Formats: sequence, C-alpha cells, structure tokens
Amino acid sequence: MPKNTFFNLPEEKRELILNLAIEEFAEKDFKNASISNLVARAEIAKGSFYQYFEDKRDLYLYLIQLAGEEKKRFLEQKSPPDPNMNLFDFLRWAIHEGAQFEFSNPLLAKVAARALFSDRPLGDSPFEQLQTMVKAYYQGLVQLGKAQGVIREDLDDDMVAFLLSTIFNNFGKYILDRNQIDANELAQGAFDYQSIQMKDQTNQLIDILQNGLSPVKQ
Amino acid sequence: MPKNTFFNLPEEKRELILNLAIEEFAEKDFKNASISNLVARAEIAKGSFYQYFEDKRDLYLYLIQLAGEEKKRFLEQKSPPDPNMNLFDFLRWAIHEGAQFEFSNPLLAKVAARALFSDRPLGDSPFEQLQTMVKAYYQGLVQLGKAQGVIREDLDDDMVAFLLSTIFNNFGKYILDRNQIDANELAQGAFDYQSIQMKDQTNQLIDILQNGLSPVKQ
Amino acid sequence: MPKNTFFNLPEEKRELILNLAIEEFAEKDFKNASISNLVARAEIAKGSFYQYFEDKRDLYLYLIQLAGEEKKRFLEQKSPPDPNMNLFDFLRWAIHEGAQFEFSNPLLAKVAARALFSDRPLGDSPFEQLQTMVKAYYQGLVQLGKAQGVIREDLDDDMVAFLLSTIFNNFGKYILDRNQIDANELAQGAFDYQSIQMKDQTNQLIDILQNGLSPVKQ
Amino acid sequence: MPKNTFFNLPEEKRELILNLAIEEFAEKDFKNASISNLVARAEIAKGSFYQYFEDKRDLYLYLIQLAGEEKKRFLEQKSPPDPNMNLFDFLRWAIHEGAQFEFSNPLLAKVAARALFSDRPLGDSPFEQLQTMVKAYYQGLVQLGKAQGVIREDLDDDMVAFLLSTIFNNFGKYILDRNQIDANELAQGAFDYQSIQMKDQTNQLIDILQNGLSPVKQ
DNA sequence: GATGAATGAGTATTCATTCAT
DNA sequence: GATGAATGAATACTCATTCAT
Repeated sequence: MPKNTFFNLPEEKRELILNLAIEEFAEKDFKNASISNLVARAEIAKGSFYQYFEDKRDLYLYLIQLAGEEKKRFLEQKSPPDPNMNLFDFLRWAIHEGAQFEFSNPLLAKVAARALFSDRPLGDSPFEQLQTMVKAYYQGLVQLGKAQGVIREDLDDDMVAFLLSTIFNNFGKYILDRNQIDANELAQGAFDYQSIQMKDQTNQLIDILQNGLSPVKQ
Repeated sequence: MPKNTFFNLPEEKRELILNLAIEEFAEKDFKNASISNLVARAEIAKGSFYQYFEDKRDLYLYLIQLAGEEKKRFLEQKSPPDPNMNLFDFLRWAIHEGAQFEFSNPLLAKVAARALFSDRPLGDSPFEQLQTMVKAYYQGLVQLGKAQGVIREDLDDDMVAFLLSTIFNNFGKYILDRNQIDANELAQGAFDYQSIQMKDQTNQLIDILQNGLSPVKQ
Repeated sequence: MPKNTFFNLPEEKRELILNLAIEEFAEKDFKNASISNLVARAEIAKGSFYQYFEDKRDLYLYLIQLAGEEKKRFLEQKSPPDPNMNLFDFLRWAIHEGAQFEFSNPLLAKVAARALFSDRPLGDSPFEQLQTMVKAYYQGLVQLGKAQGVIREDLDDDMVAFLLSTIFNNFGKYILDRNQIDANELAQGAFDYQSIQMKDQTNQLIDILQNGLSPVKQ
Repeated sequence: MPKNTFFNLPEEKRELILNLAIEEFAEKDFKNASISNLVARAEIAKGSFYQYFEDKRDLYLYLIQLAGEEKKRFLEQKSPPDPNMNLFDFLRWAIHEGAQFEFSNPLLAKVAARALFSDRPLGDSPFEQLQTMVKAYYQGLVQLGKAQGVIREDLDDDMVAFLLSTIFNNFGKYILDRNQIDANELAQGAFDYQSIQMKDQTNQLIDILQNGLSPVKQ
C-alpha cells in the first residue's frame, strides 16, 4: 500500500503520478516498467517515489487493486441491473458496459489483463485474491442464472463460470483487435465506443450463450 | 534460426540447453529471461551460447516455432479426424488432445501463450504469422460447421471464431488451475492427464457450444 | 554534454575523473578506451559514471570540445597579436605558444590529434565542425598574408593552408620526439618547455616559410 | 613473422587473405580489427589463421613491414632518379610518384599512416625501426641538397627533414580530401590519379620549398 | 595441415534502491 | 517531507585464442 505521504499529495500531483504509472505498467511488464522513467516523466525526485511507495512492487499491487475497484465502480455507477432482470439481459448490458470500460480506461484494463493472464513477477499469491474475487463474481452469476431457471441445472458451475469469464475478459481486446485500435491512441481519446458498430455481434454472442446454456425448450 | 553448431551438439546436451531455455522463457518474458542465468544453469560458457544462437531473439523465435511445430505434430500423431466428422464431435476430440498437449508440454505451451497473448518484445511482425495461422484455422472450422449445417448461417464468422479460439486457448490453463497443478511440477512429470476426471465437464462445454451455435431445431 | 551532476562535483573529484579520462582517451582510441577501467581507477561506481555522462560518446565529445577550448584559451590568454603584425612574426609567436600548449596539455593534445587525424568512431559529422574551423583559420591566415603582401598572390590558398596547418599541427609532436619526451611523463610535469632550446630551429622554420612564400624581392 | 605455412599457401589464397587483412586494418585500428571477421570473409577456419600467424600482432606487424617494402619497391621500380638530379627536381618527381602510390595502394597506405601517426597498440618499439628508416631517408635527402648547394648550409638537418617528411606524408591524404575521394572507393578502382589536375599546386608546393630552403640568390 | 567448437574475460549500459543533506 | 547523487549487481554480447579431432 502506498504510504500516507502519497495520499496527502495535492490531488493534481497524485493523479499525474498515477496516470503516468498506469501508462508505464500498461506498456511494459513489471520488470521492464521503469521507476527511473516514471519519476523523470512525473518530474519528481527519485527519493520522493520512495517516500510515496514502499517500492516498485507496492505501486504495482496498488495499480492492480485500483483496476479492480475502478471496474467495479464503473459497473455500479451505471444503472446497476435489477436483480430480477433475466441473467442474459444483464449480460447483454454488462458486456457493453465492460467493453466501454475497456474503452474509457484502456491502459488500466491493460495493466489488469497483464496481471491476470501472464505477468506474475511476484509469485501467484498477490493475484489470487483478485482472481478469487473475479471467479466468485462469475460463479454468483451462474448461480443466479440457475435460480432464474435460465441455466440448466446439470451444468458444472465452475466450468460455466470459466466459460463466461473467459469470454468477457477477452471480448474487449477482441473488439480492439477487430477494429484495429491501439490502446495508446485510445487513451488519448482518438476513438469513441459508440461510433463502432458491434451491437449485432454482441447480441449474437449473448444469443449463443443463452441458447447453449438454457434448458432445452420443448 | 539456431546455428548448425547447435544442431550438431550431442543430443543430450542439446536437449539440456533446450529444456533449460524453455524453463527460462516460460517463467519470464523475453526481456527478463536471462541468458546469463541460462548458461550458468546449463554449465556452458557464455561464448558458447553465441556459437549456438545468433542472439537471445534467435533462441526465442526458435522456441516459439518449436511450440507451433510440437503442437501440430501432437495433433497429427493422434488419429486425425475424419473430415466428414461432425464439427462438434471433432471439437470434442480436439479439446481433449489440446489439453493433453498442455499436459505433456506445459512449459512450451506457456512460452507460446505468452508470445500469443501478451509479450511482444520484437514488434508484432514475427507473431502475426502465427496469429494469422491460428485465426485462419478457427475460421476454417466455423465455415466447415456452416457447410455441415451445424452452425447457424446468420452468425458472424469472425465472432464465432473468436469464441472458439478463446475457449480452446484458455481451456488447458483452466484445467491446470482447477486441479491446482503448477506447470513446473507438471513438467517434472508429477501428474497424469488421464488421472484427472474432466470428461463430463468437457462434454458439457462442447454441448453448450453445440446448442448455442446450431440452428434451432423445430 | 556532461550532466549537471558532473559539474556539481567537488572540483577535486571532477578534476580527477577528467584527468584519468584524458589519460584513457590519449592512450587508446574511442572504442578501446574503457569506461570500466576509468571508473576503477577513479574509484567511482559504474553507475556514477552514467550519472555524470550520458554515455561514453558524451565524455569523448566533451574531451574534444575541451581540447579546442583549452587551446583557444591558451592562445588568447597570452598577449594576443597585434592584427597589423606581419603574418610571419605572428607565426613565429604562434608556433612557440602552440608548442607550449602541447607541453602543458600533452595528453589533451593527443586526444585532439587522434580525433582530427584518424579515429572517427562516430562518423565524421562531430569532427567536421572542428576540422572546418581549423581549415578556415588557416585560410584566414593565408588571406591575411596576401593582403599584407607577404604571401605571393599566385599561390593556391588551399594548398598554402594545407602547408601551414600540416606543419603547425605536427610541430609539437616533432619537438617531443626530437627531445625524446614521452607524453605521459610530460603530463606528470617532468619537463619544462623553457628548458628546451628550440628557438633557433623554430626561427629557421619560419624563415623557410617566409622565404618560400614571400614575393621574390628584386 | 607469418609462419611458413602461410608462405606455402597457394598464391591465390595467400593474396586473398592478405588483401582482406589490409582492408580490415585499413578500416579499423589494431584492437578493433577483427580476426573473426577476417577469417569469415576469407572463408578459412579460425584455427587456420593461427596456423599461418602467431597471433593478431604477428599479422599486423607483417602488414606494416609490407607497406614499407611496397612503397620502397614502388619508388624504385619507376625510373629511379639520376643521383645528380637537382634535389628539388627529384622532389617534384617523387611527390607525384608518392601520391600515385597512395592512389594505387590506398588501403595499405592507410594502414601505414595509422601505424605511423596514431595507433600504437604494441608500444612504440615495433615502429621505431620504420620511423628511423623514414627519418634517415629524409635526412639523406637534406644532406644531398646541401651537397648540391640547393639547401642552405646553416639550416638544421633534423628540422628540414621533419619539414619534408611531414609534407610528403600528408600530401597524399590532402589530395584525397581536396578531391573528396574515399579510400575504399579508390581501392575499387573508381578513380584515376591522372584525371586529377594537381600539377599546378604540386609545382607551387615544391617552388615554395625551393625558395624557402635555397641559399638566397643575390 | 585443417578444422571449428569451446572458452571466459572483456565491453557499455541500466536501474531499483539507499541515504546524507 | 523533499532531494538527487551514489551504488553495484545485473544485462546482452564480442572476440582472440586454444585444442581435441
């Protein structure tokens, strides 16, 4: 956790450091992300960095935590779904919002994706919490679906959660790839999610899941 | 490409270097993988490494190529599917074999996954070919499915290919996670794919896809 | 250009580093001059060198610039010549002073000579400016001589400038050779220019040039 | 000295190695000249090099010796001057021939120039012989001039020898510079000495020396 | 006599972290 | 609380030379 000195910083300065840190860890993985580079760009003293953070690791873990919180806040701040809403209608809404998150915080999303999928410089333990959280979230969705009767009872919870999370976690990147959008350009506001026509494909994707997961209608 | 000196090495020594290299690049990304560490563990002279490989990049690209070849060979050596086989029956077979590959070459699979999904130290070009190949493969499957009438005609090819490839690419890792198996222990032969009961879940997964993608029966 | 950290160093330390650097680059050309050796002898940390200088090239170019400035300062600090002074009287003065410079800064002179005459590790561009400056200086002298009527009008400016610069550039080294003086010993203050009787030869040399270049008296 | 194995080589192969070695040592100084590069380009085995030469130093010294011999042979093979010829007429002839040597053996000339003027990787001793030879040659010329009565008796032999040698040694390079000719292109026969109009300047240069050195006519 | 793989000390440069001011 | 100079282990890579075949 960052030290108090960091949180006591004037908001403007704190935000600057944070944004530059996100850029740095979005572009490079843990080892290659450079504190030297960060402090140079933020125009703070090397020593100051160590007044704000324990070490590089401290900053990194903070960013990952932040990414989780940001995503959660993002989803909550938008009209959160009626708990009685059909699960697939919720997913239809959520995949849009999730993609929009990737669009509005592309660099932070990149940091998180890196942490979740490949770069594990600090061993697995610091990430397990995040991963457990994510997993629990999707398992909750599956259980909700079963309770609503829109997911077949016999399906393995764990496996369905894997299916959903895998798809949702990669969908944002898929959109970027498909539309040949670079995360850095995106961070500079070069694109607008609304301008991209993905609705049809998104609906098809949810349809597939719905058809695949629902009890067979007779 | 490694130099002839490498291929002329006694098999035992060559294998040793290769395995240690795979370990190194499985644990760390390109930049962090250390040649110094590799040669120390392999007990060869620094200079010898450069007799065998042009440079670090040369070794890395070789490993990636190797991963592709190994996977291809693995799939081919097992009874390859009857082209007339129903696509989903083929997928049912392939997801098993693919997972088995991840089991028999866990570290090499890790190197490849890293290359495909996050670590792009050498620019995108060396990977685009691989990625294009993978993408084409899955789009071919989609088209086959449509031709067989087992995938709905109106579905977007690209999106379905994304769905399949995402699931297949992550399934192996999912199995490892679910069974709490570490790739390094696995590499030391600590586990056996057959001993793990995944058949039910695997079948369910394919069922979901089949139900989701097939034309609605009426 | 060295960084501020270098100029902020206590004078004693700065001088030590500089002198050892001059020794290093006087003995060896750019590629062979060893930063490792330098920092070992200066007893500073490897990393400290890179706090002071961008890189090896940075130090090298600084030394060359220093050599130029030192020489210029040296000539200016001594009573600069009356612009109306006969060119050959000026040369008589200058060749003495120039040789004295080689005596008081033998290693720096060696670095500069190497840069001007043979070692071009960084392409020609950084040196062209210096070389152009030197060339322009001598051509200016030739034109002055013609204006004063002490150099024959029909002589090729370029060629005469070559003649003068070649002689002046090599004279210092000639004196060292003739008196069997080693630049390194000299740097340690083992010799004194005044103690060496060269006045007669120097005068003869200028006489030769004067007789050779002047319009024939009739 | 190269070993007998070298001299026993088929002439074609020996010449090839020699020419590539000259290229290597013309482009780079002793330390940077690369045996690895040489053997690669000559397509001989690394070990073979050490069958032919003691070490790098051995080859280098051989090249320098060769350069001296070549120059001597070059001057002798052309109609050598009548010993009774006026010294300055001889110099007028010699400066042409010398420049032509630089033109016909530009790379070898470069190796020699480097050795004489700046690169002294092996200490001074191996070069002293060459330098002594050169010096003796020019002192001989000065004495001849005095004997002929065309050089003033009171001039210091040593200094006049310095003057002549300095000018003659740098004149070839001056011509190359003035005509913006690159030694490597020259080695490939891209230029022809005859095509360059330097006669006027050359004559002026000798005139200057003659006027400067001759006893004053009254 | 030819080969070419093996060696290892050498190179410049980077960077997280410390600590005296 | 801020500073930024100092540190030194770490990095990839080179190359003359040796030596077993």
